[in-house]
Amino acid sequence: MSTQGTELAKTYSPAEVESGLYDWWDTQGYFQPNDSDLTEGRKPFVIIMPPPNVTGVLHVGHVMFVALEDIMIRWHRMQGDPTLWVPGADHAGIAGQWVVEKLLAQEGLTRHDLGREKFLERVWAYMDDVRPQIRTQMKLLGASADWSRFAFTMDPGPAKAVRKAFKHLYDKGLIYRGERLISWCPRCNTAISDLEVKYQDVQTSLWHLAYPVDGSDEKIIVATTRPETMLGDTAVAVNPDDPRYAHLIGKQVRLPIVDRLIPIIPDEHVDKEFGTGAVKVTPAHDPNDFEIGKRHNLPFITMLNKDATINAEGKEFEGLTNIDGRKAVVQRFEELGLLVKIEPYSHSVGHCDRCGTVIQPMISDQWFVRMDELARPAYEAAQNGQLSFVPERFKGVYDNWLENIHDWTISRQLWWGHRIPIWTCLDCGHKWASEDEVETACPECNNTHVVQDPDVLDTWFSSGLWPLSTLGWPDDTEDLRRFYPGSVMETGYEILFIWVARMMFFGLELKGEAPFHTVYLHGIVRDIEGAKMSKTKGNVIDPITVSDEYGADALRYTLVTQASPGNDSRLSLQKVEASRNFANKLWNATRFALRTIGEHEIALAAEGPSRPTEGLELADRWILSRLDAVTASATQLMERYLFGEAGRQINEFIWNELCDWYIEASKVRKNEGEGTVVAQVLAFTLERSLKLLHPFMPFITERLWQQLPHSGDSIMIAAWPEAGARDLEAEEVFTTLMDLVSSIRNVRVEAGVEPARWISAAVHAGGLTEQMESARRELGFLARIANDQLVMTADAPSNEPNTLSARAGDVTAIMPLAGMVDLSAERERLQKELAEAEAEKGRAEAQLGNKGFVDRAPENVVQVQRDRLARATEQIAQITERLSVLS
RNA sequence: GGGCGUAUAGCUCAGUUGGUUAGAGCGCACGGUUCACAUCCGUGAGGUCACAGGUUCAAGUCCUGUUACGCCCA
Repeated sequence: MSTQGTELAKTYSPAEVESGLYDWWDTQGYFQPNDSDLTEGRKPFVIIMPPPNVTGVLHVGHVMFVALEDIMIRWHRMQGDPTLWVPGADHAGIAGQWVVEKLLAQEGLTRHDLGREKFLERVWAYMDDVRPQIRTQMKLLGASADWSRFAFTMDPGPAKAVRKAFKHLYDKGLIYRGERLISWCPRCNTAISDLEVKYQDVQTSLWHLAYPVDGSDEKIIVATTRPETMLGDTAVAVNPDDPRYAHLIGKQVRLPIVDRLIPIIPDEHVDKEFGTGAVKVTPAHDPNDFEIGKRHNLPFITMLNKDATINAEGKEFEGLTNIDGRKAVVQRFEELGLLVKIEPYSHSVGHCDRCGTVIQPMISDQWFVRMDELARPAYEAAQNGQLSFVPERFKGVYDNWLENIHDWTISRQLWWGHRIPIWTCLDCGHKWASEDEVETACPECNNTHVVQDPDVLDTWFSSGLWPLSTLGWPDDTEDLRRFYPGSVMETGYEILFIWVARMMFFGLELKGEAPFHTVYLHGIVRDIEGAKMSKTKGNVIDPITVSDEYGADALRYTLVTQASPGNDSRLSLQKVEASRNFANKLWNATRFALRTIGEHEIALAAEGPSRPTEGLELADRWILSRLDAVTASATQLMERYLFGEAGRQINEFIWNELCDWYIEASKVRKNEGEGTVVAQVLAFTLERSLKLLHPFMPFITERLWQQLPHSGDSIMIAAWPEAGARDLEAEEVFTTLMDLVSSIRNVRVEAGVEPARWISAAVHAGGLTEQMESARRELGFLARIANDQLVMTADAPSNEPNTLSARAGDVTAIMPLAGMVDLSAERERLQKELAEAEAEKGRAEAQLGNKGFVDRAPENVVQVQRDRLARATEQIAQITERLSVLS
């Protein structure tokens, strides 16, 4: 890496700035935890990266997590903590299998044509092919993760962790197999967990069907959104308190089409208000009906095949899809004169999170994890402060979910994934869980006729083990000893339950310790209209295209500063452009600094340019104090995970203080050949500023830092700045100077003075005269007052008629603008100022006249009001006097 | 049905122990060829902090309720 010397290009080009740095950092070993820091006994800072789906393309959600996690990681690294960020990839069971199945389909093949073994070879080949993309993408974004520890959920280590955890839970009775009503995706052809079902409101109908009561002419009318399921009805339920149906309880109806006699039963969970107050009960295809069926010992009749077609229970409708079956059933009811009415209806229907297909509740034999025992310690950890949330409100969401938790369906009828490590002996029937990948003999009877469960585990089972398995668990590795538990889990709030909670379960159960102490949750990045980005909507902002044009620095900075923790945000190219402009500003400020430094010798200390202490003028003292202020503030904000606010403050400091005022003011001395102090102040301030900004914009800050005088090899491993003591006096005086300059500029614009024209002015600075005098050249330069026509005096303003006035605090500038002065405009402005000052005085008087305020407010707050009152009173006097002269 | 969130300038959003006159970016208006930057500079306009009560010396900020929109869970 070149250090210093070469002139920066005139225009900032993100692509040029960002290329090449990442690999250099990586080969320097900066992404790995520093061993000497570790041996010092410092507490490591560890983040386990949410593993991107191995099949996926980079989207802005990834940029969001990379930006936030990289900020934390880089910041801690700069603070000298041993820092580890473990990257990885997730095998994405359903999606992974589906991608390869689609590829096979292009060859006219299905996975069954290949057979399990060959199919898995194809999947592995595909995964090996796409997996390296993750590093390529993370590299583009500047993610300073330790690639030497990259982990894939299907690697031998994590796979072993899965078997170990499974066996542990199985032997403890926390994993069981059972027939339950589960969520079935007919497209993916597998069971999924409740959390993988997404509910969407669907416009549909409510069909009212009449069921004839057996042995009577009466009919009982039921309302349903899924008429086809009547083929599996085994009861009609009514509320026991419903007088309309009391006489029918205990009777039977003859189910049309299938001609089955089913009872009319009372169940207090039936809502009298819904539909007709009578509901059909299909225990094998509806969660509520399933419960009713259990309570009343009803038969469970499955009337759908796994692909959602109607099975033999559907008699004449066998083989129809459930949609066609619905039409056919409705038509038959109409023919039978039993269709009472159809009303429009909207309700929420479960869809597969992966493929969007409507979920069918089905009774099926699956593996489950018993949750009660695992959830309790996870809940406890949030109560006793072992685990905290950013933002805090998510603790409530987490608690609420754990309080109402259901068992977790973990088996999937797929081939791609971790095969369930349950073995069965075909001879003696013994069934056991194994940590070994392959079992050859039954531990009970030694027979070799043993078979493994054909199903695989939910991908989230292995993801839940991620904080453990990435560090080598179940082996007692050095990484596990040094880096477990980790520090922060940063991820999107939408996977709080499906992932974060499960990591808590496993960490506490298997290691006895929560895997992290803080959960930081970010929101969803939406388009500027607030819609979720999706390929079908065509509103996707592609991070690669955006980075190419505006830079990854700008994209990262935009995402972090435009969003607050836990809230969704809206992204637009306009916002990224604004961040790019900020980078450009920084680029040019550095160009200016380099030019100013020129041949000046910059004093260097171990941590960079030394802090200048000799020969400081007002502007120098001011910018150094402001740097101290922003350093302290940014550090505090970052400690509290308020990265967005920290980033904004750093930006504001660099742009609105360093560039707009200090650099402008410094031109006076630079142009007069007195640049030594200025050069040191600029070198020091800018170098520190780059460090503050580095976690947010890693590329440009590294590139510019290398050009500036610095100590050390990379800004990545430079020390995070420490704030010195503020110089409040300098801040106050320079603030007055800036206000005065703004006020003069305003007056000039209003009076129509040509911007380039040098004017004369008398500055009546009262008690600040000496200090203002020390900055007279800067004041003159910034306000465009000719130096030889700038009079600085402690006297009260002389109120000559043909002049304009500008005011800041106790300082007044009087500008004789012969021939240009529009007195009526000046009077008007003074009247406005007077009104403002009087309002100000009124407010202060009102406060101080309030006995409650004076007695009860803290003394310093009261003093502020007294000062306001005094200042306003003085201003009123001055303005009034001036007005009297002008009139 | 239960829970959570959001509501601040034309737009997108900051504003976290309650304390001067509520801020930014973009957009808008006017002006600018000052050798770091037009990816820029200067100046300005623009707000009933959703609504109604309450607590407090003091409320955008705390409490209660209402409305609108969004999300999660059932």
